[in-house]
Amino acid sequence: MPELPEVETVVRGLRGAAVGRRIVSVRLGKTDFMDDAGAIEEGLPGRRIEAVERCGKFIVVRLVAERGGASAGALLVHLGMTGHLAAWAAEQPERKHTHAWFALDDGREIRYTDARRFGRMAMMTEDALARELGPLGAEPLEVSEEEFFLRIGSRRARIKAVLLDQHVLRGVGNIYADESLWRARIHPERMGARLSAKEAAALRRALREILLRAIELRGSSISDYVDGEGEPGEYQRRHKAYGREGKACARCGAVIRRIVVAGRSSFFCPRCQRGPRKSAAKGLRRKR
DNA sequence: CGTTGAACCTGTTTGC
DNA sequence: TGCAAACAGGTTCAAC
Repeated sequence: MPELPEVETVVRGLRGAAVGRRIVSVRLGKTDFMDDAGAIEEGLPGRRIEAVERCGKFIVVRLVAERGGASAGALLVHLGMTGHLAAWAAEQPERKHTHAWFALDDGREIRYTDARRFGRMAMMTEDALARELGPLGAEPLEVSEEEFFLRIGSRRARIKAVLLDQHVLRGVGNIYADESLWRARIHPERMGARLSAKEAAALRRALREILLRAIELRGSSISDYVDGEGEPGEYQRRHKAYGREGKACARCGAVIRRIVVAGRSSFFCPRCQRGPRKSAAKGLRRKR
């Protein structure tokens, strides 16, 4: 479930419930997805939640010492494929695969749920946080047209792989990569560095519009997951390419196809999104 | 550098 | 109906 819009939805929900609250106690279940479970048990109780931020697909829960003192680092959370983080009333029934409970000073508790445990959770100092987040690429919603073009062209790989590379852009995953490529009419196997400035501009705009709309609709929870506020994301109904193999393209009526690019299912319209032109073999570039 | 496939773990969907 | 295979929103690592 979690790409940029889904993580943003989780962050907004958590921010409303948790900022300003003090963490009273911590209880942990399975901990194999945590860098250091002991550090979480020691580092959270008594700390106040100062802010909840998103950086790409990461969630940063900033902490301060009890009496409004100095920064006490942050809890870094990545939701992986099936992770979820939200505040619940203590009497709310528990969902399966809940692995962490953080009791707050208002009686509610933040719970982390993750069936597959591909997620990650770790206590971070400011330095560790910088080392972790520093290498990430640009935020898709903030990157300029110029920087986007440069970044897309900086890699010698297919555009689908480039979009998924968190060191180029942060936050784009398989669904929104396919959706933006469909919207911009770009084939996923085109080489990123071969896109024209005009195509790159169209892709950036498509990605931006799709992400903003998905955030408005609270993401694309494909499963029947319901968040702490009781509302499922609705964007999945808007998907034009992702998951639509064999169905008609909403734009031209051709049949949507599924191929594997960069090891991931990739859905596209073979008519709207033209394939890459096969380049001549390298050795033949210059005959003799 | 880039690509591919496997691995991590569990649940759901699809196919015979 | 039952069971097994295929597949899943992410990331990382080895091997080529």
